[in-house]
Amino acid sequence: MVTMSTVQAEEHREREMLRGVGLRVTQPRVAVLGALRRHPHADASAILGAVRQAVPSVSHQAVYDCLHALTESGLVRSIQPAGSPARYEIRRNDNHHHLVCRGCGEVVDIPCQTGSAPCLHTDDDHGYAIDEAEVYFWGLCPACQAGHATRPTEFPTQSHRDREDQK
Amino acid sequence: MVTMSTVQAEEHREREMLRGVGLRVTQPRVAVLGALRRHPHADASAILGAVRQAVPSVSHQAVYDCLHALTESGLVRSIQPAGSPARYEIRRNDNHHHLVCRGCGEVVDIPCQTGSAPCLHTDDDHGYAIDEAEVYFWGLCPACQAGHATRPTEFPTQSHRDREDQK
DNA sequence: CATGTTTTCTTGATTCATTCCAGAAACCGG
DNA sequence: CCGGTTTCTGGAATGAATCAAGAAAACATG
Repeated sequence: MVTMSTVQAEEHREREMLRGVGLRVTQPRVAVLGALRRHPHADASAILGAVRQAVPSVSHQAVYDCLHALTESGLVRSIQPAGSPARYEIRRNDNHHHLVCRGCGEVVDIPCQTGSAPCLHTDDDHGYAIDEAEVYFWGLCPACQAGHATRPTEFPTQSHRDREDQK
Repeated sequence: MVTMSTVQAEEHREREMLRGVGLRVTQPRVAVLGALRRHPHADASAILGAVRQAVPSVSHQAVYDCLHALTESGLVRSIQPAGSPARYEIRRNDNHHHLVCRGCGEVVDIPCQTGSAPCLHTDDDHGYAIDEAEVYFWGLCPACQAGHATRPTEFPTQSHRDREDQK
């Protein structure tokens, strides 16, 4: 039996994932999955950059197409925190949520306390068929608390959530 | 004592709100607040349309400027459900959440079950100073369940709806 | 209620993320 | 290894939002 490098093994798994959901196995798709494995929560342009290390000729459109195909197939999950371009991560079916830094935009995963979707309930669903409760926690990361914000400070939105008048 | 029409009374209250947070009282700002009172969850272009009924000459930039000033002062809250342009509502400090229809993009308010912000907790805050937990419920509204979706379905890329805002 | 300072609004151009389009290339079942 | 599909390339287009410079409006003051 021939030994396999981890890189090879991971790429192999990514091909499997694609086949598993009935998607054709193409260089860009494998590269996009690889980029997402190494850079969770990356946005389209970061992914494009990462993919081009492996395949310098990919077009930005190919990346968008891949991301759409992957998202639709359920392999990838996209999140869009207010004020940020869409970000992507490989879907693990643990229904976790996200914590976003208002200063630098960094995103970290927050496990769902209440188990599986839709993890939150309402008394009045207005007749809707609700299938998901998506949660964004907002705050300041340690670096930004220390005054090292790396962008204009504050997101365009939600900068002034309920203040002292709350409660 | 002179009687006041409801319209006048509401406009008066809006002027008060502006003064209350130290903002200059301008026609566009009063009109934007009025539009938001009548059309909660409207996006910038719907608001522009509504404002122009009262003040036909306002620029779209003025609307953006107003929305920013109002948001920063805390009078207005903005939300950005994935795939939708930013939407706005007059801030009531009840820390409520939103339910968004995947079919037509309609947004309805969902009172917070757990009281006041940040209404949800995490065991591991990763060192962040968390101040808010923003929740989006996703589902299908009654009309869209019945097959009357008014946008492409799938991933929400609703561009310009709310044309009926004219009225 | 006239004035000057400051803020806000108008106009027009610009950026950024994303999508649309038409042909060329790549995938994969047979 | 061939043919039919799907996907990718390259380039243009769209929509939401922002930037910039000067004109207009708000309002504190005299």
